[in-house]
Amino acid sequence: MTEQELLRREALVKLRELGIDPYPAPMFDVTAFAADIVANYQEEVLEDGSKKRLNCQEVALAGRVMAAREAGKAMFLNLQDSSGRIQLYMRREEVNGGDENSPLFDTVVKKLLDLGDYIGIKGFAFRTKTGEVSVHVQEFKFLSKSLRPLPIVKRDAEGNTYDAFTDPEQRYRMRYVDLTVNPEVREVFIKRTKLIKTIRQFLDELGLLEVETPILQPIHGGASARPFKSHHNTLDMPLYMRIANELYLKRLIVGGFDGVYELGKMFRNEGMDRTHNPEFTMLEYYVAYKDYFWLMEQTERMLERVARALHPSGDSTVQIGENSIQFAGPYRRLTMFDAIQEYTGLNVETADEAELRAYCKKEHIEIDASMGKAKLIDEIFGEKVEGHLIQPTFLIDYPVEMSPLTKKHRSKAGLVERFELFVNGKEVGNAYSELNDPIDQRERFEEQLELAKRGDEEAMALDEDFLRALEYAMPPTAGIGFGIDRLTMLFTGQSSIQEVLFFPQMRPEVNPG
RNA sequence: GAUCCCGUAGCUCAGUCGGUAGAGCACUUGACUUUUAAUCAAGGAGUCAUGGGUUCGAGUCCCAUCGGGAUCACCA
Repeated sequence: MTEQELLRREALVKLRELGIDPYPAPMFDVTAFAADIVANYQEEVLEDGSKKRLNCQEVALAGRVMAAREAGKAMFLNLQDSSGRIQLYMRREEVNGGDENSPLFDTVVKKLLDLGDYIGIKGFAFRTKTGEVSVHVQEFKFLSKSLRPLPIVKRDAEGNTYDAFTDPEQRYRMRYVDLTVNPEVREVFIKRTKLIKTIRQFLDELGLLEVETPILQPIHGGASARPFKSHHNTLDMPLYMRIANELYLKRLIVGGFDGVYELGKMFRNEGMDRTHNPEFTMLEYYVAYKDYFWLMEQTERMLERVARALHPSGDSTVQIGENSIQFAGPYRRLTMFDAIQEYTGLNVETADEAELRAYCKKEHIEIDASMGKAKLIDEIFGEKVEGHLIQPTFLIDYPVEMSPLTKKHRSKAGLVERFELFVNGKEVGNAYSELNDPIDQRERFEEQLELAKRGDEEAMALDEDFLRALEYAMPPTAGIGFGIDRLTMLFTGQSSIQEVLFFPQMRPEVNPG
């Protein structure tokens, strides 16, 4: 244990010797919050120049002590609660209750109270000589003693920060410390919650039913990715953590719900980087009798609403680096072929596989022999186009080979009715008119099985029960999925997924402590 | 999985050519009854990520391992 930790444990013992419980059981009745007092405190200046305090004259606050400035027989503390910080003012004679020999001020407050301790106080608001709204403490009690020193982050009047707690490893491993000392981190997560709430409200208003589907699945379907594998002991069978919930949600459409959505975690056993965490949050929703054009309109409405909900002034634009992104629709609609034509001059519709291979070689795009034309087009798009799509853009009409669950295009042979939404050069959503022809769907699954045989670990497994469901008939349906973490990154200006997950996946610590 | 960078006090960081480990904040002791990055005086605090190696001598050079970050690959 460090010197500072030992001192805090000694303080714990001394508090108990003085009859003070550092971890009391009774609830503390909080009646006020720091930010509200700072914002609402009022006083008036009387004719004789003295001040009359008008409100906040009996307040009880609870929070963490984040700074302490001793000034002889007085003391200033900064108390931080969930709303923010407020200064506390304590005086020796009051804390001691008029008893000259009381240890309360000189020992308990000045020596045994440490930064990071939770305390509860009662007192009245006032404004100090220097103009800061503060609380004059009349009573205080320990609520919980902190045994470890917090990183001390200081800010001066100009807003400069000193000794910020910045080490990403420590911030992610000890998010509780990060949240305590870095208020801007709190704000990101509050925005995340607001984003999810706004989306949920939007979907509820559309009349969709929020549902839950299995996370442990006997067959992992609905996406191309490697799953986490587990095992059920009683059933003695393998179970997979879901990589998608698409096939279950469509079964519910078969069952007669007109619209369903699920917000939940997906799990993919793949690489991790600044945009991938092994578990991540997806929104998927499916609506009967609609198509992908309808989904484009809903997406424009939903994201505009989210942008306005998160923006301090209710604006629909979001500033990301140098780009001001406009979330009010309509968004640009661009076919995948037109997009490639526009950014490369290449006509992928007329080009044959050999020409595409030659282009990739010329442009140093990594490809391998197993890639067919559709995959080559996807690679070219990823390398040459994706990064240019800054303003929200619907990229529409994909080659059928890449989309085994998507309905064939109503008029364009070889394509499917699918779009992906790109914002700030990254994909944030994927949608299509769902394939509901059970015979076509079986053929698509069989093509996936061929890919699996050729060694594609991410090829989709054939799901007989899902096919049976489609054979009972699924109405024409439109479905869409959004990566909630990535949307959050977009709307909070974060470039790392770890900044929008409270507890991003980390390798285990060797010696925690 | 590959490459590069990083790991020194509770926090943020210096540490020269290889020669006894440094600063600010935090902490301890003292002064101060309206301070606010409080101030002033004095003091304590380190397995230099871990393990090897080179060397008379390693925080510093070399190798390996662990952890983190960035870039790439795969994906959302």
